[in-house]
Amino acid sequence: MGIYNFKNIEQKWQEHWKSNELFKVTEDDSKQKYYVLDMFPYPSGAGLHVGHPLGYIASDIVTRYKRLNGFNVLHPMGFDAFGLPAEQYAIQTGKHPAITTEANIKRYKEQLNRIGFAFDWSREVQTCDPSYYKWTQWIFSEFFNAWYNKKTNKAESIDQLISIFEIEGNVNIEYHGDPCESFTGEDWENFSAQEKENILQCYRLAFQKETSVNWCPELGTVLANEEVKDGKSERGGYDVIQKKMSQWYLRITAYADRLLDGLNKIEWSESIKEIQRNWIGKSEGASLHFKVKGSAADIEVFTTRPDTVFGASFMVLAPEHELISSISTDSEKEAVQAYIDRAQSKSERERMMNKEVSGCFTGAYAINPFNQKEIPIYIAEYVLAGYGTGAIMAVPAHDERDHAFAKKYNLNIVQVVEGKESVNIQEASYDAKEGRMINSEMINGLDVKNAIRATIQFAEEKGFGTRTINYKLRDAGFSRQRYWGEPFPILHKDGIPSLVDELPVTLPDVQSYEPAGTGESPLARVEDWVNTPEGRRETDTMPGWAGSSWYFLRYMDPNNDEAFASPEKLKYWNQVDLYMGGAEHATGHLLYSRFWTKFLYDLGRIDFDEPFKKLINQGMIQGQSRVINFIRLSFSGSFWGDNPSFPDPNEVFGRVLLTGKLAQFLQNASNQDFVKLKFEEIFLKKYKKYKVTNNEISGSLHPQIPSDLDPIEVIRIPLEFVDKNGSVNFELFLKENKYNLPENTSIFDLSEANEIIEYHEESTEVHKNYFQAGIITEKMSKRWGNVVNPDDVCDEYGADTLRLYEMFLGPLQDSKPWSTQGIDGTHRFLKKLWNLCFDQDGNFLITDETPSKDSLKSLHKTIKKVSDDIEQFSFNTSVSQFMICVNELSSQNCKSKSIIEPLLILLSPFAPHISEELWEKLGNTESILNAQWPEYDESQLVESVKLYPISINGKTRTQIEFPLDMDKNTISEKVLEDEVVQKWLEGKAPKKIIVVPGRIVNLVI
RNA sequence: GCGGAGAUGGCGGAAACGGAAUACGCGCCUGACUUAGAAUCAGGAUUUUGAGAGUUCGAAUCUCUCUCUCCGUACCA
Repeated sequence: MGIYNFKNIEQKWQEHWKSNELFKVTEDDSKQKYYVLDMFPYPSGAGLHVGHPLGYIASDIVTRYKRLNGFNVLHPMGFDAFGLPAEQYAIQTGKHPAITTEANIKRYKEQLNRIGFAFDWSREVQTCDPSYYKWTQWIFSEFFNAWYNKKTNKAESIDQLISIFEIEGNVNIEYHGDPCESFTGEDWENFSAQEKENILQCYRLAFQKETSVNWCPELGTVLANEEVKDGKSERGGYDVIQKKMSQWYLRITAYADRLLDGLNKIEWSESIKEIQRNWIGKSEGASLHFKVKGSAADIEVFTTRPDTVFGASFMVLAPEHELISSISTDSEKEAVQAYIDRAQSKSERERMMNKEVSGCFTGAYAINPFNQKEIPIYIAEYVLAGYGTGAIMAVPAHDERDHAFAKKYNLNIVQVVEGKESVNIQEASYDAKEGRMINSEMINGLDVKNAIRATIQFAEEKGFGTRTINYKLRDAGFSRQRYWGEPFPILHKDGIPSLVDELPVTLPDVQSYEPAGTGESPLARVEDWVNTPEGRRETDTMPGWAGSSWYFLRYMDPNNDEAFASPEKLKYWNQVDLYMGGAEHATGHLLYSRFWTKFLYDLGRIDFDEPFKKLINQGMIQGQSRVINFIRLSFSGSFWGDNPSFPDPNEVFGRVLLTGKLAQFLQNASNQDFVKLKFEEIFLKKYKKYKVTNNEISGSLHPQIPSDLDPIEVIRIPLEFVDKNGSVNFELFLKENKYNLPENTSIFDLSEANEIIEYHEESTEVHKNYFQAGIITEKMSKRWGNVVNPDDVCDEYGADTLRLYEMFLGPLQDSKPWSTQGIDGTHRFLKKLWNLCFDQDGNFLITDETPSKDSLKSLHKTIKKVSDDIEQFSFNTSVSQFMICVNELSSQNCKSKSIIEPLLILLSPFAPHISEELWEKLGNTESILNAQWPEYDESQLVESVKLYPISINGKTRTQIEFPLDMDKNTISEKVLEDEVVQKWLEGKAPKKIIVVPGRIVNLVI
């Protein structure tokens, strides 16, 4: 037992924790609750890599810390188990996604348990389990049965809405939804069932809408945006076209303002909040109506700058705009149609990538309602149908895009805002948000802010415009034409969708996972499932984010069959106090969860309207790939003559050796010599170092390849050729020469770029090919062969080392590359701790001896630092503090139980296994999990004296010890008497003496 | 373009409040133990905080200007 046998220890305690159910929590009103949650993992076939546990380790530390501080901590784990990869795999192999998913989950759990996480597995949930998705379907049903009342500003029951319709129709209803003609109570009674449902679809929070989707005829399926690349399917590269299909939507736009406001009351990183704000994209402005000359048509535009309306010299409609065909003149019709056809054949992506200015005149003219001026109407791709009204008034003088368009089509550019400096408006637009109005009739002279106000007021009085708020946020598409997802609890009969009463609607088995070829999901082919006496089942399934939008609620009461969770448990566990996860879900999961939470709050099901009180985004752990960069370098330069031109050091790397004539000359040259000056100025200045020996001057150029010098080719070296210290076995790699490198290729490391370039001729020309070893940091992925498996780290060093090391790497929130190089240090620390407690023969050394004052100081310093650090999620500095403490205790030869015991409690959240083992050795029979966090005693740290640094003009020159309670004047006097100080003063009196008690003394002379 | 974060030794990174810059770890060098390696122990070196200015007795920290890097997002009117 002399050595630290982490394997036995870790296995022993993992079994102990499991068999004694030590991680199981129940609601307990006598204790304060704390809810720690990790983002829901999708169990991929690749298993975990070392980047995944980073957040889990951090949240586990907080869990154990809070528990030691007396909190009742909920720390569950489960799986977001519906998803595309399992389905793709099923299509290829015919294997049921449920089977692969189950196998992957098993693997994940094994990997997680090896790291010793304190998860309460009894609360595990899986989104693909019918007992779980029953409630996902139930929540969808609630959305279907709800509408958004703008008067009360919350979601309400659709039944109540119907009873209002029955009495007074919809005239007094203010709602958020699709536009709907007004009707009376009598009208409502006379509507057919179909008509009634059509109206209700405008109100429901879950509704169907015909929209265009990315349809791939070759694959016979609808594709998600991220599956489409440059207008082709990512898989197969087939053409993707836009096809109109009926899709389900959730009316998230009703919550836009509340989603925006709610950001102010949650502790999330500013960057994530900002991303959500931008995504919601609230902008205030005006909608203005322009009449079309010689037509009854009226075009509504949205603008945030109504003040610039007098500078509007043309109008642009999106190619999809519905009025185009009715206003285009006969002479332009053909060209307009051609332009529209061209625009529609492009994918959304192509349109975004193509920045070229293009457009087409419709032949029609709009009338500016402010001054009755006629302005031409164009159509152009740069105006998006989906934003605002799909039409803009173009103000080329003050909008860059409008300016570019005006230039291309030779349209008028009229300046209406004047800034401080004069600008040439014909050259470039002046997109200023401040300034004074000119050329603008009644608003001339006003500043922008007041001009906006005045313009809107004027428009409202005359009835051709209103103040309007616009959002970028769109309603959330909720349909997927897939098999492996939650079925909708919906039946269609006579074109009317209705809810299924009995939940869950379970996923049937299918013969084939291939899409049905009609654009519908594989479910459409299961005739006996689809066709029921009550109607035809909805065959779409829900998107991946459905199950993950509410899973944190299910953990509170995972086996409840009566409700998604009981009101009592929802009340007890409440919000998630700490949510740990990656930043990549900023606009997906994190926004949808907030939306669902607000909805359930409106229904009175929960009494909080934000799901995650505090959010910490752990950084990504990247992989390091060793590579060979194939580079071609050429440069030339001449060193002699009247006009020497040195090669730009930025273009060269390697080591430069100057020999012969030039070196000799440079050494002998006087300092004023032109060549020498030039040489030093251009060349050597940019070297890190250079030295002159004998007849040589050598210097290292850039230790790195200049960033603008792209390698012609990058070859990745598999990890098997890289040892623990990161050195690459190039010989072996080259021997296996799978990459057809030229014979006799030599490869050099970045650190020793040893290609020597000699300059000794009058001029030098170099054209060389290099094979240079390098490291690139990139995402860990199977594809790059740079994945590090935590199992391997556990095998070699143990879980406690892995946990400590991941925390020690750097601040939690930062991204950092994984490197095996530092891991020995943390492992060594655990061994040092072990050796503090055991001698070489395995005798336990800890006794009841009274601790020294120094040891008490080391302990209490650690209590303070670690407690503070955990509160601030600064785990890397806690690990440092543990190292410092153990180093100090070792040199103090501390064997005192009263020091080691509390230290183990502090360490147990970080390295739980070794802490439990030593804790038991100290004679404790109950798990360290149930111990109490030690209290920091400030009196142990109080010093009576302080070694003051004495600085003169800001630079430390000596140190003198003074009692801490000594007053400023006495310190000043004593300092002046000091020998070293006297020497610096040279007999003069200092101008000023600054004494900061307990810190520093500074003399100004 | 817009938004966010950041720049400290050879490397990862420490430094509430402005008060001894580089704690802790890795790597490197020297020495001890050892047949040798591994392990362990003792000792050592490097840099002046991206650049420039300002405030201050004193700036990594505060203010301004600039440069660069990473991340997110983008024809949003």
